[in-house]
Amino acid sequence: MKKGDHLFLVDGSGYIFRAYHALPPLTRKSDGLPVGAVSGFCNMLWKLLQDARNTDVGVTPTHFAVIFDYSSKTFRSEIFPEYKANRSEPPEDLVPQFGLIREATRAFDLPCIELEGYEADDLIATYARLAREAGGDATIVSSDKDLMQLVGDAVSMYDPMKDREIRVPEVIEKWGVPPEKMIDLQALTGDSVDNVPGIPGIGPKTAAQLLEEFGDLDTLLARAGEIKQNKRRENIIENADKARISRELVRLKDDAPVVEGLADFVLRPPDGPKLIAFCKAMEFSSLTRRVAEATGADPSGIAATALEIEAGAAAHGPDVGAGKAAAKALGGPTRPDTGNVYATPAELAGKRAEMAGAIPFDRSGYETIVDIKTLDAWIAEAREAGVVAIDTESTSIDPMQADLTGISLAVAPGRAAYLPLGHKSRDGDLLGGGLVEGQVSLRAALDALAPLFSDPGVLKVGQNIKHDWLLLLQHGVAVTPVDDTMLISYVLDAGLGAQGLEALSERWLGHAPMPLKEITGSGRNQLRFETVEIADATPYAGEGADVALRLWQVLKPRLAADGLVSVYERLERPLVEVIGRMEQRGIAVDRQILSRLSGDFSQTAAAIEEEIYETAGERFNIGSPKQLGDILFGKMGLSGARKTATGQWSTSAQILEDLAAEGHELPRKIVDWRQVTKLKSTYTDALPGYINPETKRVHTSYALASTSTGRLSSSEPNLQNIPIRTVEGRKIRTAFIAEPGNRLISADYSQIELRVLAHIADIPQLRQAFADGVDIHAMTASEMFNMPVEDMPPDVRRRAKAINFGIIYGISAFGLANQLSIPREEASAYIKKYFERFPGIRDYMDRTKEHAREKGYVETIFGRRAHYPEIRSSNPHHRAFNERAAINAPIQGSAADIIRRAMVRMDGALADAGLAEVRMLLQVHDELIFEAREADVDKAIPVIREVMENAAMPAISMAVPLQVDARAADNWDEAH
DNA sequence: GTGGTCTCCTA
DNA sequence: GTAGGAGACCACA
Repeated sequence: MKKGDHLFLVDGSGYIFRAYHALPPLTRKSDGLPVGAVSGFCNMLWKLLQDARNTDVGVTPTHFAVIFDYSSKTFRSEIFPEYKANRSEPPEDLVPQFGLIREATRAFDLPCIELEGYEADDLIATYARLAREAGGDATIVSSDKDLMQLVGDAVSMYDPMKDREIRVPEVIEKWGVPPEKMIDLQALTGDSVDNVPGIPGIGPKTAAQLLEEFGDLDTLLARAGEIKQNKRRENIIENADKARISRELVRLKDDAPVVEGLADFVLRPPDGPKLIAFCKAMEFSSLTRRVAEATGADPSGIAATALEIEAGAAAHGPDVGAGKAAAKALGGPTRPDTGNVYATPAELAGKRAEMAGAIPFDRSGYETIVDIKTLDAWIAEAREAGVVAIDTESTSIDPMQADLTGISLAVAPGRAAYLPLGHKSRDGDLLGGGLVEGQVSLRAALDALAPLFSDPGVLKVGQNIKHDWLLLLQHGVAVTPVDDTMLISYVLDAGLGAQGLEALSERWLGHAPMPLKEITGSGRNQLRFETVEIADATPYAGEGADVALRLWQVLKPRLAADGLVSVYERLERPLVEVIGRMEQRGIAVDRQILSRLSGDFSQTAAAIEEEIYETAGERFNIGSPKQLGDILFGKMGLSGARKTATGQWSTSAQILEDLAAEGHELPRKIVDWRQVTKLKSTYTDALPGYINPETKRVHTSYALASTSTGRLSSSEPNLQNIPIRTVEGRKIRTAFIAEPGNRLISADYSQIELRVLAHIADIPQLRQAFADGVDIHAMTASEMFNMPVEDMPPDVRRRAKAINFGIIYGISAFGLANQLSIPREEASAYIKKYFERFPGIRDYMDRTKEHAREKGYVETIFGRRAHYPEIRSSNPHHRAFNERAAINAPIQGSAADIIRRAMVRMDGALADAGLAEVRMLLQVHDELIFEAREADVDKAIPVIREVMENAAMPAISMAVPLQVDARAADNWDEAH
């Protein structure tokens, strides 16, 4: 760049928001894709370029670039954690447009500039400085006051929406101060949008007046005592520090370490066909025509660009690089030479599914990486591709106590490699022999891979990536950003089949991957993976990564095609790391307490056993329902027997309780025996086996994609079913403890599902009751039985409570009758009465069933889908079951989504509050368990409550408040 | 050893 | 009536 050259810097991010709000909404005709901001942006750019090129009035750009924010995390958050903290999430229909606007920029053949850790404004400041220093001029296309500090002799601004130039006089006219004082002015006034504090009570007018009087901020703060107005003087003295911090927040950094130089910004003549291809994809007909006229290109021969619209959502998160890379790897618009002809996400997704099986699988084609040089070559290839599928092999299923055996990588279909790291010879002692020759050392390999695995510009794809994430974290390697084919499939197809690698591969690739058993064998002689020959391991491991990569290529575009990008981006992808950290933390369990309880239960059980044998007159296996049934209903001939599905006598607790109520001794004893033996075997005896020998804590595993509704599930051990209902059972909970000097905090949503129901079905009485904080079951009883809420008899309330729960479960007379032990006719009458009082509930149920029948799925308030393909079954039982599940899913699922949202935000909120050491450990559907230092507890509880109670916002503004009860104690029993 | 059944623990 | 996981037993391989 030289004297006389002129650089145009377009504030892309600023324009997006402005265009979105200022212009009428616009959607693409063929599929409803929101494109209003994209359209505004394209028209603005086009006009800008045309005006500049065609007129001799004004300035003509020689250099041109469009600048974007990378993400909201910048150095400013470090100076002031609350910076932009109150900024709400962008509107749902704007999110996909972020990526599209970047694509638009590229279609215009203009540089698309962004940089991690910097806002667009900083990059603009940097390039404006560079232009100035080179002797040229710069025009900033924006009207943002934050940029006005840059205006000067060589730098001006241009507001494209008002067609107005902003130079020094305009700044003075608008703000009362010259550009160089804008920083001080903003430091005083603050900015509520960005959460820059400033000084309370000082607006632009006062600030300008003060700066006029004192010259600059430092002088003002130093001589604040001279200010006459009492309130103002006190405010300034008191908040001087805030003003200083604010100054650092608003001061733009003009020395950002930018990659592209001004030479990269030289403006080229328009590439008509490229731009027309994009306009066609967006279905911008008039712009297509204008571009064609101006460039002389013939639009009829130009195919629409293929667009990876899901990259748009990614581009909004902390992983813009990955979004771009993803588009590249998918053969998207960053490689326009690959002959794209698919205009809509749906078309692209369809094409991908078609192509999935096109490249045959060749297990013998996978490479084994045996030296660092080869590994480096694969790493380079992964960087070039921008996306790499990974799969880890290890010595244990449990990532918390597994050693790495190997890692496989895939960068393109069929292009995969296996890096063996911990393979051992089979001979030697029981523990196996030493490491097999010809393996890269673990340390060297991880050192080489770590930068790739944490490169924000390279997306790491995996099937159930939380497992690999955690395993690698245990080996000191961070993996980010990630995509998970299992979770993508779950968002798309929950309820339509399994999300395992095998199932997905067969469903989408028509290929059955090699079963593990094929190389390890099975049974007594089964090999541990680390003793498998490397030559045998490579085809298996390489295939794992290859399959994951191909699945990703097929499934990812479907998110955009089905409108499920935000479900994945907000409720699934961020949870991988959140849950991974929870699993890694684990929870302390007191072995002694469990051991003592086990002894107690053991004695109780033995005593009851003897009594049972005596009463029964013989010894038998009490734990065998078959033998027990024979004793009770055969030998003793008790009445009231019922059969199970397979024709056996039922010995369920319900039956035994009924018999006990008739005065029979034995059934009571069986129930008691079952209780203690259950507690002993499932809890006191099993839990100690899960205590990790290294961490001395229990690390459960949460499945993110195993339920049809969006709930998590917990296993090995299941910490979501720790007893609470009985006195004896609760004792188990006292064994879950905080470390010394710490406490457990339990925070649980009160009646979240009924609140969700009140919101979804919009029931006035329920809304009122929750707003007033009255007893919801008593209120229901009052409505149904025409009794005052005050002094509601417990039994009447109990019935209402059962009905409320029944509603959530998709009520049936049969079920309610069972629950309340009343005749089915009576239950039917209750339900009828309930629907009379709450007709909105019946409407909701009918509506939901109808929706499920029509579309095959139902949705939560956040758009998560649960599929019920069998709701049209001709089997009435089957059908009714699916209907109840479909009625329940939006309620249970919305509640699950809410707590997911809370969990995604929790760690950040705690860190922002200076509570980074408060650790979220467990989730039990409507409850979160934390561990915190005693000193942090009182500060943590309000933060936790705040995050949980506001978790639905801003996506959904609930019609009823969410209420969270939280408490801290030394153990889980007392905390709950 | 594996898988189905029954039972019971949670929200 | 919804959603889960797990232990014990038992028949089958």
